[in-house]
Amino acid sequence: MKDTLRTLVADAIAGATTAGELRLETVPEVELERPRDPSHGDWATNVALKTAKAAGSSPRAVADIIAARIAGHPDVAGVEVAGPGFINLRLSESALRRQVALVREAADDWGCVDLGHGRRVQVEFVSANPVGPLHVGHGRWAALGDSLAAILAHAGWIVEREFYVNDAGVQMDIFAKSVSARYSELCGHSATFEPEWYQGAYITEIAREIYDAEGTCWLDAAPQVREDHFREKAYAQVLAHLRQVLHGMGVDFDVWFSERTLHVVGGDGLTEVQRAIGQLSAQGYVYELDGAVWFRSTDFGDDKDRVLLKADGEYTYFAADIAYHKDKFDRGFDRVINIWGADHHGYVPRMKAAVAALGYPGQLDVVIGQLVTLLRNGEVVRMSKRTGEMVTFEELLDEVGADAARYFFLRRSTDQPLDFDIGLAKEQSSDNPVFYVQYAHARICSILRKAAGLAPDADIDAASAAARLAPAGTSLDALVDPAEFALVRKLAEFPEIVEQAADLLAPHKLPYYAEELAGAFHQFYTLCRVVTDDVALTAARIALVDATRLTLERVLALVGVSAPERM
RNA sequence: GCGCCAUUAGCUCAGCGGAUAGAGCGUCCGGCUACGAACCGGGAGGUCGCAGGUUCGAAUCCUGCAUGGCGCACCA
Repeated sequence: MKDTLRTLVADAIAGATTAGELRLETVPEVELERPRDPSHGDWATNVALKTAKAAGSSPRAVADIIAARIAGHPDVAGVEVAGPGFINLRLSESALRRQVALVREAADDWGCVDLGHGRRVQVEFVSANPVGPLHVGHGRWAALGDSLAAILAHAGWIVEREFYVNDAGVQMDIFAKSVSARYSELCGHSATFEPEWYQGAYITEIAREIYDAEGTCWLDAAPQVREDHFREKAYAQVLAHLRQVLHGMGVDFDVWFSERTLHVVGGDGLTEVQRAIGQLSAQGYVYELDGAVWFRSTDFGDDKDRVLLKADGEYTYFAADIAYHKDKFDRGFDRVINIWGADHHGYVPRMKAAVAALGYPGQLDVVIGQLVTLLRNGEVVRMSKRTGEMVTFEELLDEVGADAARYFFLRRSTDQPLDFDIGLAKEQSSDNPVFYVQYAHARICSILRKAAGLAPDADIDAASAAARLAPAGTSLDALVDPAEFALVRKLAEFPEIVEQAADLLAPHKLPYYAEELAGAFHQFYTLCRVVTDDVALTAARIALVDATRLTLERVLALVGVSAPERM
């Protein structure tokens, strides 16, 4: 609809230019926007303001000329020049009614836009160290990444979700030592426990699982053998647990990428890390200084150069991360999106520098999510794996439920810090906005049950019931009420919302839209009865209600929240 | 010291170059003898942190300042 109008305005300008009414060298880009004030119509354009100077005329005069050529089009009920020279367009009732049919025709594809043109994008998120439970912040990244992936898929991208498993590095060894020490204690032996080791109760739980399954047989094993065993056992348990918790909130990854594989020697005698550094080196971005090997990231806008290979012969985490990103692009992604917490934002310039040096400038986006502060009854809860004084994401999920948790996380813009008060989230669960939206969906299902003559508690296949009650081609001429058209207008916004959310990598647009849509529906519901003796009106309203149901279902799917038939 | 993010109604936040700045919560008033009141309608409530600048037009862009959060490793 927006494109139709854009063309309409552009044609009007072209026509006026040809007829000599306007003197313009080129036809400008027509920007259409939705006026804040609905009394200004459905759409407004500022082309006249933009082109008045070039046309050597006043904005209002230009606007008058363009407006005169638009008036009379069947999709346009009104066109007026307002303010300093805006052209306001009002859609005709027939154009609005047609929108209802378009929604139902599109069904699950409703709201799809084509920003991606079938290109491949990878979204990497959560990527928590596999040495303990997820904390609440991870929940935010999980909700964010999964929704962003869904949005991009709806916007024409081919999407993969990936979890980068940091299973190499010293934190794994500390993890192993921690579990091993707790194991000794379970066997009745005393064990030294260094303060920097992981002290959470979950460490003991992992040790207990090993103890229960394998007994005391590891007490006398050689230290290195024993540590290796505990590391791998504990790692496998944590990873399985991460998978399970994330799956429990509806987040499933296509790829779990192990950092270790980057350090495996290949057929050419080199690891992926070495090959990546080799490539940078061949391009002249690598040098030696003070016994270390450096990447000249300052060539790509970083503040300072960064070490790849330390003087002690170990590769830095950054070196592995470069290899990892090279691997991503080697897998053929046109674009890579990483979701990181704000505590890692200082890492962005060097990573972008590396990706640019590898030959993929501008193809990496990093979404920085501001941190989550966990509160309990107004008191800040410190979160630390080391001290173990934490509320895990799993506990939060159990307390507030996956729907509320995801919605709560997503509703705030990513660059806004989030205070998550556990007590509040639980107390408010009944007037959490997620219920307002879900309630609209449940109400629609209830209407369809009523219209289909089913009992209030009967199960219903809403889509097929609606298709039976108001088949495609049902006349919508009975729709005349302002509340009906207000709802239609809100429905029509959906593709624009998807486009914005995908373009700005801003999933929070969706919950806000969902609430507006639910609001428009609740108003309609209050003013217009759907199931009446008037057969034509009932059918038309069923069609409208069904289009609303479809749209709510789509939005909620993109948010990752269920659309219940009853609640 | 340098950098990133924020600062909008009593509270929590949308809006990010357009026309009289919005929503939810809270508060005050009102609405169920028909499809779910987990709903709807109305009122009160704001120098968009401060000061300059850019332009037809600024909460939105630029500069400086203030306040708060997060960073600034040959850690991962």
